[in-house]
Parts: sequence; structure tokens; C-alpha cells
Amino acid sequence: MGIHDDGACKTALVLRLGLSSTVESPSKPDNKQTPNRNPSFLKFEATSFDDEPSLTLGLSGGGEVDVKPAGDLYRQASTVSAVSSFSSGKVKREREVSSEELMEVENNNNNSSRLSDEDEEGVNGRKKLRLSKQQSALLEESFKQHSTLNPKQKQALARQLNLKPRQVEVWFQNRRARTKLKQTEVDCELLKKCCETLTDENRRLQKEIQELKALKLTQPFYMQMQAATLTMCPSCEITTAVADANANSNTPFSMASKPHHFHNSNPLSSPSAAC
DNA sequence: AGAACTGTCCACTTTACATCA
DNA sequence: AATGATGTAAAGTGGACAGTT
Repeated sequence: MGIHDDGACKTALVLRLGLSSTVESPSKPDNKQTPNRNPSFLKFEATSFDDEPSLTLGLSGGGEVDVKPAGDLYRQASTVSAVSSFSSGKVKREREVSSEELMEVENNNNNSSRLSDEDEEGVNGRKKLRLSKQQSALLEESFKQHSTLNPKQKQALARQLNLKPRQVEVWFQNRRARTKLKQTEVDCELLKKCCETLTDENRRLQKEIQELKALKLTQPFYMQMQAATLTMCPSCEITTAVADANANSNTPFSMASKPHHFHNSNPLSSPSAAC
């Protein structure tokens, strides 16, 4: 892994430009999920690889390779004991990296390419890998099938892509994060629209209240009384007269009084409760 | 049973690089 | 052509959790 520059003549720059488009579709990782994780956001994203922007540094001999390992960690191959004083997480990573590094050294030997001494020293610290078009395409394809990988799948994919398993794992993690972010943005837009709709509806209802109040002021007393005493249950649609001292059986506008019954045992949970 | 270890995930952050004004 | 701002994606970090020893 790394910049394989045993000679400038052995490298070639391959430039690609383009845009990407995404399509969301539901998915669920086959792995276990802890309760606080939110798999509902996990969606597939179909990408048009032809349109995906990227810059690739490749060997003129054929197989494109990643540019350089990420940071000093990768250059500390086979030095597990050197980090034993770190936190357990760090030690864990170091172990993983070290074993992967060994694998990568093999890969690099197979490619007959390696870092120059200067690059290997890491003048600027870590360099950043840019995945090739083929690598991205394969990873995307794999992500479409399952947004999480089990160890075997990860190993196989890493071998296939000539990457470290850790890199495959990181790619999937970042990919899930991007998908989730995108979904969050979509949800946000949806909520905004919903909010606008409700605001409009609220405005309309407020206006209606104002109109009804104005109407009430202009009506004669008996009309007001009718409006005030007649109510309709929204669930059973039965119009009934509210018990009112002014409303008696002789009033021509009062409705036949009818004992109202609630539709369920809990009057508060029923619209009829307001009747 | 429970402590230690390991592997994986996620959220957040850092960093290298590309692009654009 | 140089440069600073900005966006993107690879990678680092740390905590949580589940499974295994």
C-alpha cells in the first residue's frame, strides 16, 4: 500500500470528473443492532458511477492502487507491543492494523511497488487514499446487497479490492453515515413542508374563528342562542342541544333533547366527550 | 455469576485533497 | 498562476454494546 514510486515513469494519473446521484431504498443490516442505534435510517443508495467525481492515481501497468496508507499507524507494521500502554480500543486497532499491514505488505510485494524512502518517512504525516472507480463501484455494489459486512465478507471484499479490511470497514461506516445524513435531510424537508401545511391550516382556522365571532355579534339574540346551544358530536354526528337555562321545550329552535351516551368508557379519549 | 477481552457499531472529529471563485 | 474558502471523503477517536473466554 502507499505511493508506489520506484520511478515516476511507472505511474500515471487518471482523472475522472462527474456528478453522483442517489436513490434511497429501505434496507436493514443483517447484523445485530443495539437499541440506541437507529437502523431505520439505513437506506441503500444507488450511485451512477460514471458520474461520480474522483481523482485516481494509478500505475501505468494496469491495476490502480491506493495512493498511500493513512498515517503512521500503517507504517508501524509488526510493532504490536509498542503500543501496549494505550487504551484498549487503541490497542485493538493497532493489533488489527498490524495484521492487516502484513497482508498489505504481501499485496505490495505482489504489485512490485512500494513507498519511496521519503514518502515512507511521512514528510507530511498521513496521505489520503482515493479509491479507484472500480473499487468504489464494487463497494457500492456490495453496499446495495448489505449495508453491513460480516468478517468473512469484509475479508473477501478487501482481498478483491486489494485493500485492508479496516479500509473496507471504514468505507462502510462512512457510507452508512452518509446515507443516514441524506435521509435526515430528506426527513427534515418533509417536516418543514408539514409544518408549513399546519401553519396554513392554523391560519385558516383562526380566520374562520374570527369570522364566526363577527357573525355572532351581528346575529339577533335568538340566533345567537341557537348557535351557542346547538352542538354536533363529531363522531356520531348527532346534533344535540346543550342544557341551557334559556333552552326549554317551548323554544322553537331547540332540538329534541336526547340523552347522550359516550362511545367508550373514557370520555376524555372520545370526541363525544365534548358534547 | 461476573470480569476481562474482543469485535463491531455509531457519533463526532480531524485531515488530505479537489474544486471553485 | 496563486490563493483562500469550501465541500467531500478517508481515517482517527472514544464510548456503547454483545458475544466469548
